[in-house]
Amino acid sequence: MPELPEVETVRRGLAPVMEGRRILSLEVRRPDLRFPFPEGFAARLAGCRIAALDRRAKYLLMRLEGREGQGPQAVILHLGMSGSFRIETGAAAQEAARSPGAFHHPRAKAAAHDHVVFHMEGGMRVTYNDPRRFGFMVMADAADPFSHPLLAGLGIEPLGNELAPERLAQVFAGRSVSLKAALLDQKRIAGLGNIYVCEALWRAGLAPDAPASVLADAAGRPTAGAARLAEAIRSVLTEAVAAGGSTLRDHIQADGSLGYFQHTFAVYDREGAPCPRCGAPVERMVQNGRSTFFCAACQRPAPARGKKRRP
DNA sequence: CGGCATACCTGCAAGC
DNA sequence: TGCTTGCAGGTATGCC
Repeated sequence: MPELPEVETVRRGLAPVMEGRRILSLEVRRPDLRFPFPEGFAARLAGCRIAALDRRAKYLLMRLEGREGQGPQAVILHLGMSGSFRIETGAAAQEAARSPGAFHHPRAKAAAHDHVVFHMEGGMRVTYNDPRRFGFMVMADAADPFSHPLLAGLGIEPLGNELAPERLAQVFAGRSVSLKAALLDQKRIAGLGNIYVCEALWRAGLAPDAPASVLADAAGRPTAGAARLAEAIRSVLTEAVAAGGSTLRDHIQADGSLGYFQHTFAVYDREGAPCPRCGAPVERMVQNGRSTFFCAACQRPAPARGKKRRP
């Protein structure tokens, strides 16, 4: 599930259970996810208090306060394609959970692909589940976690003040790569994935296969399209976060609730359905090996896509 | 460096 | 029904 809105939804779901609380112990049930777990991972986290749970792009950043004789640490987490967290009340919290309105997750049994379990102070269990194991957890320098190689090269944070037409023009000026591929490149703008790139380009009325250079004029100033795109990215992400993200393929949020932004998709996974703006059928094409959904009527300029033209 | 394909891994739906 | 195929929200890597 995880593009920026889904990761932010996860962060908000986990924060009340994890921030300010101590990790009593950590169960790590396999040696690796996408990458091997760091040396002594479980032992290094056990006993630490989680000072903060932050997000950068699609990454979660867990800041830990050290135990006696051990300095502060930070953990970088990524959900990959299929990672999710689930919060459960442990035995110690069962009693409290019976009170009306108390937090309680409907699922309580261990499931397949539960790879990591955080046993939290207060009795909550936070379980990381990831069937495809494209996610990962690595440790970073607590003093400067953003200098970690995974985070150092990330581009514009789209929910921050940085997202402006001028910055888009600056980052994409002169690029021949398609808008679709450019927006998926986390080194330029970070946090968008296949869904929200498709949706943002539709909102902005920009063709996915137009070169990224259309966002800047010859002098490097932002075009009207850049202005529309900046607003489109901001609006689609903000609305998606407010909706609790998008829930696809049975993924659920950490608190057991479902995101509902998927009901708002204009084009993503809607091939053949009418474009909400003009009614033309939504089309699908493959770019860089991934599906792009778009409205050929609304999204211009659209260079020829290799279709044969009659003379 | 830019641009593209491939690899990683499992589950699911569609097609035969 | 059962098998095969293709596709899925991600990033890293290696090749031209």
